[in-house]
Parts: sequence; structure tokens; C-alpha cells
Amino acid sequence: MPLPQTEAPGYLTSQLAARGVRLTRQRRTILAVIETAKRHLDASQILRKARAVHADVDRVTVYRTLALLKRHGLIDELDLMHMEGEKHFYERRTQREHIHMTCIGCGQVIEFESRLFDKLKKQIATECQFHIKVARMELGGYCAKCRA
Amino acid sequence: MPLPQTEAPGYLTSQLAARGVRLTRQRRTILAVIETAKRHLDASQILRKARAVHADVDRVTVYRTLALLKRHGLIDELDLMHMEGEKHFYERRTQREHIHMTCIGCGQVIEFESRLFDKLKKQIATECQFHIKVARMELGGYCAKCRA
DNA sequence: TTGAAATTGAAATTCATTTTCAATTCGATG
DNA sequence: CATCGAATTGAAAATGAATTTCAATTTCAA
Repeated sequence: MPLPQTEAPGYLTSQLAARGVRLTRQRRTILAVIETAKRHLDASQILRKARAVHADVDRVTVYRTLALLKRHGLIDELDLMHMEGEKHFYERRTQREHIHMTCIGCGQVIEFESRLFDKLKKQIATECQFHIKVARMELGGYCAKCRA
Repeated sequence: MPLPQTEAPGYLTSQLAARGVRLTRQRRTILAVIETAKRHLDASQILRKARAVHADVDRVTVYRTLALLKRHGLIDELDLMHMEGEKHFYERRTQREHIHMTCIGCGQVIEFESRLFDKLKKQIATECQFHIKVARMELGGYCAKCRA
């Protein structure tokens, strides 16, 4: 009879391990939540989902783990045009940065990748001599379904 | 002997007047501060500057006036990558949207206009059928002086 | 002039996030 | 295996920005 298994390490977990970061049970739980999220989650949603797995995860630990991941460049923090309060949303950092569109009508978030976006960042880097660490492009407006 | 003059109405003031918005002394004061700002100001900076003119302007009125201007699309709200807390910064909405770069080293904010940026927004509007109301592109990184 | 609607300020409240600090856990070393 | 110091944790308190509440005041149109 197999013992309850620790979650198989995903990308975030192995990245942190590789950097010599201590992997506590709480951190593993939070990382798993972020790994498997299908939408952009805010801190309290991450807390709720983490607690469903291990009830003893604290809100502070969620915030601290998010800060850790940000520091290591493994997640991106989004504002999504502050559609509902000032909270932040999080997503795994992907190979290619993308644009987030939030619909004022239905609240859905659409993601979009564009060569033009990459090109624009290159232009800025060159023309402004600016060494980009994070690029965030967020739009507010109406999606196809909600437009008047 | 001329009476102390009410500030000459600027763009924001006349825009609001044209829309039938009541122009109180407090609002005029706050608008004048935003009109004449040389940098991006946050709410408490706007309050401080407004109070230097009329001591009886309240913090709440600043927030309410900012919300009013946002609602009328006359100002833009910026996060500037949350370099110092979660406060927002404000600027008059200009004819042409531009990009904001915040230097992680010295904190300076650089503005940049780009045809590529305009083109990218058009691409999004067309390809995603998304009717853009606000576009915000903010970058964090190192300016020419601060880069390693 | 009058009365309804808009605006205001002051205090209290909300909400997300951060700090503090004592207790616990981890993991390298003896 | 024991131990010691550093890292991590949780619970409570604190912070900081922004918002709500509500009574008093101002404004404007009739």
C-alpha cells in the first residue's frame, strides 16, 4: 500500500531546488498550485487552493513565496488593469512574454503573443539604451462578444 | 487693485466645464496641480501641492477628482512597475499613448513614443477583435546610466 | 427663494500586503 | 547521531493606499 505521495516536482520546484532554495512542505504546496493553475490567480486564491491541500499554509507564507519566485524571475506579477481592486495576479514566466487584455464587460483575460511586441521591445532597448528586465503590456477594452 | 485671480482655465478645466461638470474651488485647485505637473505625481503628492494653494483641500476630494478625471478619460493611471509601494501615478492623457520605462537603479521614468507601438495596438484590435479603451505598456530595467 | 442634487470633509473602514517576533524546522558539521 | 546556527514559519499587529459613510455645505435650476 503506497504512502501518500509528495507531488511530482514541476518546473518551479526543480528550478528552486537547482538554486539551492530550501523546499518546505508549504512551499511545495504553493508551487503546485501555481504550476497547475488554469487561470491567473491572486494571492488569496492561491492561499485557498493551497489550504485545500495542506490546511496549515498561512497567508504570509503565500506572500513570501510569491516574493521569492518574483525575485528569482520565475513568475510575473500582473495588474490586469485593476478591474477588481488593487490585488495582483500571478502566472509562471513563459519563454515568450505576452500581452494581457482584460474585457471591461465580462472580465475575461485574453493573452496574445506578437512578433511586433518582441520587435518593439528590441527597438526600445536599442533606441533608449534601456536594459529591459520586465515588460508588461496590459490593455483594457471590450472583447468581441462584449463590444457594443 | 485687482482681486486675487482664479487660475486661468487649462485643458482639463475647460474639458470638464464643457461636459457640464461643476467646477468647485477644490477641483480647480487639483486640476491646476495636475496641469502644471512636470513629473508623474501620486495622490498624496497632488494633495500636498494642492494644499499649498488652498489649505482646505481634503485627501478624499483628491481621490474623488482623480476618479472623475479617469471616468472622463482625461487622465491615465500608471503603476510604474510598483517601484515604491502600490500607489498610482497620474498624467494628463495625451493625443498619443506612450510607453513608460522605470529604471530599477535610479528610479527615473523615461517616456517613449513609437509607431511600432501604435501598429501593435492596431494589430491587436484587428486580430483579436478587441476594442481597446486603455493601453498601458510599462517596462522595468536599467537606464543607460545605471546599466552594469 | 427654494429645494433637490451634487459636493465636501472628517472619521471610520476596507483591503491587500508587510512587518515583527517568538517558535519551529532544516541541514550541514562535529 | 547530536547539535548549532540559519532559514522558515505562523499569528498578530501594523502599514499604506484607497474607499465608504454620513452629516453639513454648496450649487444651480426653476
